[in-house]
Amino acid sequence: MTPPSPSAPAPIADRYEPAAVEERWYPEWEQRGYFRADPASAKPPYCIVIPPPNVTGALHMGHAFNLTLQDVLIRHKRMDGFDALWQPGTDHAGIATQVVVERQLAAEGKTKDDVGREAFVARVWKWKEESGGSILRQLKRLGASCDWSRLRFTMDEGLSRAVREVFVRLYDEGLIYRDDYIVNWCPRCQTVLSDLEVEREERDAEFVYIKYGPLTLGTVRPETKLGDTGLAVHPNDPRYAQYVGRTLEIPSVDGPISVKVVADEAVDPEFGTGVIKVTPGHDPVDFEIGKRHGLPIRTVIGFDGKMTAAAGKYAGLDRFETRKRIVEDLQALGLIDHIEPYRHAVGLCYRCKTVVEPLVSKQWYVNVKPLAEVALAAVRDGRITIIPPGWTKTYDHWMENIRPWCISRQLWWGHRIPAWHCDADGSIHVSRTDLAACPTCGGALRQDPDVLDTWFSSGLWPFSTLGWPDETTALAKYYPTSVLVTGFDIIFFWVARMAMFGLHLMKEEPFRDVYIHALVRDAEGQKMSKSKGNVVDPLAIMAKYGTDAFRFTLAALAAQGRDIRISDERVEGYRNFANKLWNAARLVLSTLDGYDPAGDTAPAGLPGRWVASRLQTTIVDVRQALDAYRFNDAAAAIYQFLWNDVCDWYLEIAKGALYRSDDPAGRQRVQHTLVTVLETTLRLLHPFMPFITEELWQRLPHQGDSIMVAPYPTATTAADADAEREMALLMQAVTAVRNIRGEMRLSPAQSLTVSVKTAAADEPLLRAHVGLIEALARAKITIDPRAVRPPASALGVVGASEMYVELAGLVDLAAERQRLEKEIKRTVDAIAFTRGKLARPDFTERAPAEIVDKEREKLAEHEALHAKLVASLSWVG
RNA sequence: GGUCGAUUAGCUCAGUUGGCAGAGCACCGGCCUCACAUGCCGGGGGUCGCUGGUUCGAGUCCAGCAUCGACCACCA
Repeated sequence: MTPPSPSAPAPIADRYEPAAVEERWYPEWEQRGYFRADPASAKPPYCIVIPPPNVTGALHMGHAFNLTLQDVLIRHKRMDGFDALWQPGTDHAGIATQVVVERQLAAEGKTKDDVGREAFVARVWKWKEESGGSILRQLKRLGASCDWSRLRFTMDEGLSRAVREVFVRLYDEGLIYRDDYIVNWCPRCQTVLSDLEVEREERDAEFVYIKYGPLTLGTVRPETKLGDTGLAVHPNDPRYAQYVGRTLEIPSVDGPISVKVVADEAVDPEFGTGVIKVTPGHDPVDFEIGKRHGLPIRTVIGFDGKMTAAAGKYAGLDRFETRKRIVEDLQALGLIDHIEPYRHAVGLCYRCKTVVEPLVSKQWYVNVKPLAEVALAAVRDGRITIIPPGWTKTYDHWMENIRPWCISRQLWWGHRIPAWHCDADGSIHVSRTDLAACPTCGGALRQDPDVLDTWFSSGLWPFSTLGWPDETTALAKYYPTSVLVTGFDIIFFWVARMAMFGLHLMKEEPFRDVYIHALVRDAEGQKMSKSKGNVVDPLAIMAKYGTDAFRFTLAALAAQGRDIRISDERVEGYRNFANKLWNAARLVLSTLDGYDPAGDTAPAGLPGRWVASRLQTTIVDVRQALDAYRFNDAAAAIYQFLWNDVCDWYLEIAKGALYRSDDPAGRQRVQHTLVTVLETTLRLLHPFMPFITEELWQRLPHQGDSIMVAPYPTATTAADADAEREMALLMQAVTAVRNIRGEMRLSPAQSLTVSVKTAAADEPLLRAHVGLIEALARAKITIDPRAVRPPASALGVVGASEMYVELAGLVDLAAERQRLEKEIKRTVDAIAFTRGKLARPDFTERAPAEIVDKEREKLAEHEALHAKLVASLSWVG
C-alpha cells in the first residue's frame, strides 16, 4: 500500500522555498523504507560504505562534498534497478575523541588519571551517546540516502568482535608481534604515533659543530649528546679510517665519555664533517646504526619530554631547555667549533603539533609488507581501479616502501588490545575472549593496557559492517563493494589499510573502484581551519540557499583536480537554477488544463522533436558522465539542457500553442511534450537535487509513488539530427534579428519589419515556421525567394538565406556604416588567413581530406559574408 | 632530496583519444515581454606561464625553464 503523499501547500509560490520541502520529504522517504537495501532481492547489488565520520564530530565541507557524491551515485543506481546499499556508520576516532573528553575534564579541574580508566571510558561513552546523534542528523539534512537500519559504530559489539578476530588471526600468523623499537612519541598526548601520524614542518635551527676529541661533527640536537654511545663515519672515508673500531675517551659536559667509532653506510661523507654522533636511544637512524654495531642504548630523555636521571646534572630539565644549556656549557668548555644556521624538517604530532620525540619502547606492530604486496597486485592487475589514475602511483609508492605499522596506542578510548600478560611466568596470551587466568601457569593475568590505532578498526570497515566474521547474506551479496569515495588525504591511512585487510582476510578486494576526490577549500583557496576562522559551515549554506542548490554546487565543482573552492556566489547561482526549474514547472502546471495523459503523445512539431532529441542526447551524456565519475560534466549537461534548451527556447515556443485555443489537438501535443520532457528531466536530476525534484514530480502527471524509486531515464531513441539541424536554422534566424535589434539599440517593444530572401533549400522550412520566428523575434516577416533588399536595412545571414531588417527612421545610419566597415575588415583578415593555409601544399596534401574540405568551406563562407557586407554598405549609405 | 599537480577571459574554473578556445560570476547596452528581475535579450573581453621540438595542424604530445602548491623522505 502506498502511504498518502505528504500534502503540498495548494498555491505554488513564484519562488522555490526549500526549507519546507526538505523537511517534508526526508522523513517520508525514510519511513517508506526507500533507503533500505534488501539482500534477498534479485536485483544486482550496488554498495558503497560511507567513510565513517567521527561519532562526536560535526558535518564540515569535506563531509558534505564526499557524501553528496556518494548520494548521487547511490540514488542513480537505486533508480537504475540496483539493490543499492549505502552502508552508514561512525568512527570512535580514538585520540580525537579522548582529547575532547580530557578537555571537558580539565574544565572541571580534573585529569583522566583522577577519575581512573574505567570511569573515564564510561564518560566517553556517555559523551558519545549524548553527541553521537548530531552528525547523523546532519547527514540526513544533506539528504543522504543511507540505509539507517544498518547503522554501525566502530566500537559496537559486532565490530569489536571483528577487531579481535583479526588481531588473533594475524597474531597466529605471526603478522602481529611486539617489538622494542624506536617509535614516534608525543610527550603531550603521552602515546606512540604511527609514522603517518607524524607531520613534517620546516623549521630554523642551529647546526652545532661539536669537538669530539680528535674529531668534529655537526648536530641539530646537542642535548642528545648525553645519550651518545658511538660515532659513525662512512666505511670508505679515508679521512677517518684510522679511527674506525677505536673507542675514544672524550671530554664532555659531565666529565669524559667513551664512544666507539663505527663505519656505516648510512653516513653521508659529503654532509657536515662526515662524522655523526650515534644516539641509538633518540634517533631512528642512530637506532639502526646502533643495532648493526652493537652499540648500547642510553635513554636520556623520558616519556614526559624531560631529561632522565641518566642525564646527570640535567636530569628533570625540559629537552629544549637542555639544548640551550648544553650549548652554553660546551661553549664554556671550548668544545664548540662553530655554529651554523640550519633549516630542517621536524616531526610534529598530527593532533597537537608537539615536537615528536623518538624513543625506544615496546609496542605492537603489524608486519604489513606481505599484505602490501597483495594490495599492490590488486591494483596492478585491475581488480581495484583508482580514479583518477594519477593516484595509483602515490598508492604504489607508499605500498612499495611500507614499514611495520605500529598499532598500539597509550590511550584509554578504543579497542583494547586482546592480549593478556602473566606476571608470574611472563607469558603473553592473545585471545578472542577475555581471559581470567594464565593458561600456562594459572596465575593472575592483566590485559594489555594499550588500545589499537583507530585505523585498525576502520580498515576492516567494508566487511566488518556487513557482518564479518559471520557469513551473513549481506556480506555475501555486497562484498566486494562497488566503489569507495574518499579524499586523497586518507589514501594511506584508510584506503591502503582496507585494501590490505580486505584482500588478506576476505581473499577479495574490498572495492572495485576507488574514486579519489578533491579537498574543499574556501573562496581564497585556503584550507579551512578553525584557527584561521575561514570555516564555511555547510549547514549555514543549506539554510541560506537550500540543500539542493548546495549539493548541485558540490557536484558541479567536482572536477577531478586537487582541490576545489566553494563560494557563496557559486551556490547562489545554483540556487537560481533551482528556482528556474521551479518556475518552469510552474508554467507547465499552470497550462495543464485539459491535459489528457492518454492523448496524442507524438512530440508536437519541429520544436517538439527538437527538444525531445536534445533530451535524448542529455540522457546519454549524463549517464556516460556518471559512469566515469565525471559529476561536473553530468551536472553541466543537465543545467545547460534545462536552462538553455528547455527554458530559453522550448518554453517560449510552447507558449504560442499553450495560450492559444484555436488548435486543441496541437495544444494537447505540446502539453504532452512538456510533461514528458520535464518529468524525465526531473528524474535525471533527482540524484543531484533530490528534494525539489520530488516535490515537482509529485505535482506533475507521473507514474509511481516517488521519484526516488522511479526508473532513471534511458535514451529510447537516437538523436534526431534533422530536427536539430532545422531548429538550429530557425534559432539562427531569431538570433539574427535579436542581434540586429541589440546592435541598433532598438527597443524590444519595437516591432520590426523583415524580409527574407530564402535559398531554395531552406524556403519550405522557413515558410513553415515563419510564425515561430515572428513571435520570438518580434518582427513582421515576409518570405520571398526573390526579395529585394530595401534601402537602409541591416543584413542578417541565416544559413544560405539572407534577412533584411528595415531600419529606415529607426537608427543612426552613420553608426551602422562604421560597424559594417569593422566587420568587413574582420572578414578580409579571415579570408587571407584561410587562403594562406590552403595555399600550402604540405597542408593540402597531408591533412585528412575532410579537414581540407572544411577549410575550403570556411573560406567560401568568409568570402560570401564579405561580399554581403560590402553590399550592405551601399544600402546603408 | 624524491614524486605528483597547477599555470586558459577581470575572478573561479571546464576543456577525455591533437582538428574553428568554453561555462558561471563580474562587466557593458537594452528590457518590470502575462513561469521566473533568484529573470529576459544582446554584447565586449583570451599570443591558453615562457622557450624550443614533433606534426599538414598543438591549450592538448615531447624536452627544458619559471612561478605556485601538495604529498612523500632517517643528510645528522
